[in-house]
Amino acid sequence: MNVSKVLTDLLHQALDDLKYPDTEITLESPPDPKMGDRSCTIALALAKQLKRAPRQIAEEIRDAIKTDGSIIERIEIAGAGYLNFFCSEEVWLQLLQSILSTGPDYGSSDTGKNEKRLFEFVSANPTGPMNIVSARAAALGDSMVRLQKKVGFSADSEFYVNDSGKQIRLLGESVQARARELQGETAEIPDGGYHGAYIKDLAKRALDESAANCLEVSAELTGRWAADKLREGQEATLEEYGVKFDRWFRESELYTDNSHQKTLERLKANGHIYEKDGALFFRTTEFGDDEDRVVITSDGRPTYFLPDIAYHLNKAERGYVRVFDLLGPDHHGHGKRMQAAMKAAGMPDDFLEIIIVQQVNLLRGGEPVKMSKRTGEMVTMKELLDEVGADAARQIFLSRKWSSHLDFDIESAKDRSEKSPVFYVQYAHARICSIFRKAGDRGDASLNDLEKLKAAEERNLMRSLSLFPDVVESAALYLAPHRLNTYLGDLATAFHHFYHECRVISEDEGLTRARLALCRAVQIALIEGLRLMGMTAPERM
RNA sequence: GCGCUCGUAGCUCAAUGGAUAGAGCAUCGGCCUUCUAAGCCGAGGGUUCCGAGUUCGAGUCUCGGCGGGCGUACCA
Repeated sequence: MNVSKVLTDLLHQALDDLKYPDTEITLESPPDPKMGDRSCTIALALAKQLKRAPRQIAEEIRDAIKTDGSIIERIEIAGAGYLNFFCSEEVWLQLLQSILSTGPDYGSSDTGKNEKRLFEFVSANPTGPMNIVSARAAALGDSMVRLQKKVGFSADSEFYVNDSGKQIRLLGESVQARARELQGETAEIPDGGYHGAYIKDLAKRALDESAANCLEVSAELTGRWAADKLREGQEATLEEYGVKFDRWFRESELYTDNSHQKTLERLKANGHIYEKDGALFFRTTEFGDDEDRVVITSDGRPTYFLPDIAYHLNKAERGYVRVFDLLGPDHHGHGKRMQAAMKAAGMPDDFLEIIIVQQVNLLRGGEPVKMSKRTGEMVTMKELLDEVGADAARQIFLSRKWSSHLDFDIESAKDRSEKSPVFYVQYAHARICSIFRKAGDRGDASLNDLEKLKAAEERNLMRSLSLFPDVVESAALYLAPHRLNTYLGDLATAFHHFYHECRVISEDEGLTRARLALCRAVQIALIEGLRLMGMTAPERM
């Protein structure tokens, strides 16, 4: 059952009866529960079109709504013309029944109509360990995909592996240089090469696994080998974090079937390519870029841009209707150019959406964290997860919208005292589990005595539960997992109030069963909400 | 210089163009013999950076400033 949908349907019917234009209706949760269970601003929106006073319109809509009192107890008109709905007892009972019977599917919908969508995120270069920005992007992208699926999109996740080009050769040269050093020779890391201590580890492995062979093959080959090892490490770290990509798409795949050449031909045919100083330029300025960009260098090599365009067109060929790229703030120029490229290739305007995930400031006890000597990174994603745990990291990353800069304090992420809000939602779940353990045989949550749930805390809890589908829907459609996080905090607060005021296990058998049913419903919403954030729901804490 | 982005309580952050701008932390004061105190209750704390504009209504949209961050490669 979806309370908002029931009310929206009634509103549409009323608008139709009144011969008002059938505008989109969205319901809100009023700022104060005293104002009702849902509110609607449709009268305010219609006032301009109809050239009439909003309160008058609101009154007509109220009178036109058909209800025998089984759903709506009453409708109030407030303020400038808000329609405030107060639900009947009957609705709450139905709601609890439906949550218990649908279980984890509560909040699911078919809004997405199975539209194919692809989310590309992390896509860290396979030339070193991932950092904290990747951790943020991984948490966000993964949760977005989970939410998309929840509301009926056919959504996939993908990691693009830049396993070709100059950087791979440099990686190979760096590893070979360290390998030579290990064998007692003197060697230098090339200009622009990689200096982290992990290069030495790779050199050791290369020598162990292939004897001195790695020094005889080309730097490219060694680079590719090293990139593959690093990529495996990235995959392992991400899996530890609970993020499993549907596909790892290698840039090199594009070269084997000449996709980049075909893409170049396509752009040429559309007249967007010209030659200058021996290089091929893509006229991105026609699409709002500051200057035209090179796609083939004067010595004949494609820049990263061309295969990346080919990659995005490949996404379309695989049937994706909309694709989303999560990029770091240092790549926002790239996102713009890619959108220009998609336009030039004739893709619809809304095909590619760029999401710029803002940077993370890593702190420890309020002080900025210094550079790690070992890896050349601030702190690697793996080190971060090992220290604070996946659940805490995800909770923090999903507590803010992606467009805001984020301070991540390692100490407060680990804090388990009342000072830290990190484990607040999980704690509510653990408490529910504890109640069920205590209840033992009496744990058969029953629907027969639901009408006994009359306390304000109980009503508030049911009202909060009824908002779950609304929040899931908006978090999915607005690509805003942090809304789910905020909501789960509110739901947990409502539960903690209830827990404090209403003793679940008592002498009153009927009331006990009813309250156990309410606990079960909250548990279902908490588990599903945490799952959508990629977090676990521990039974004990 | 140009482009993108952010600016909300002392701090970290919320708030579909809607009602009295909300949480946590910090500060101050209460609650453990009871299903987990990782919890609950209460108090104080605001010119939403500044200035115009659009609107019935602006923290939110537009323009102009100011301040922070990030870009501005024949790197990826």
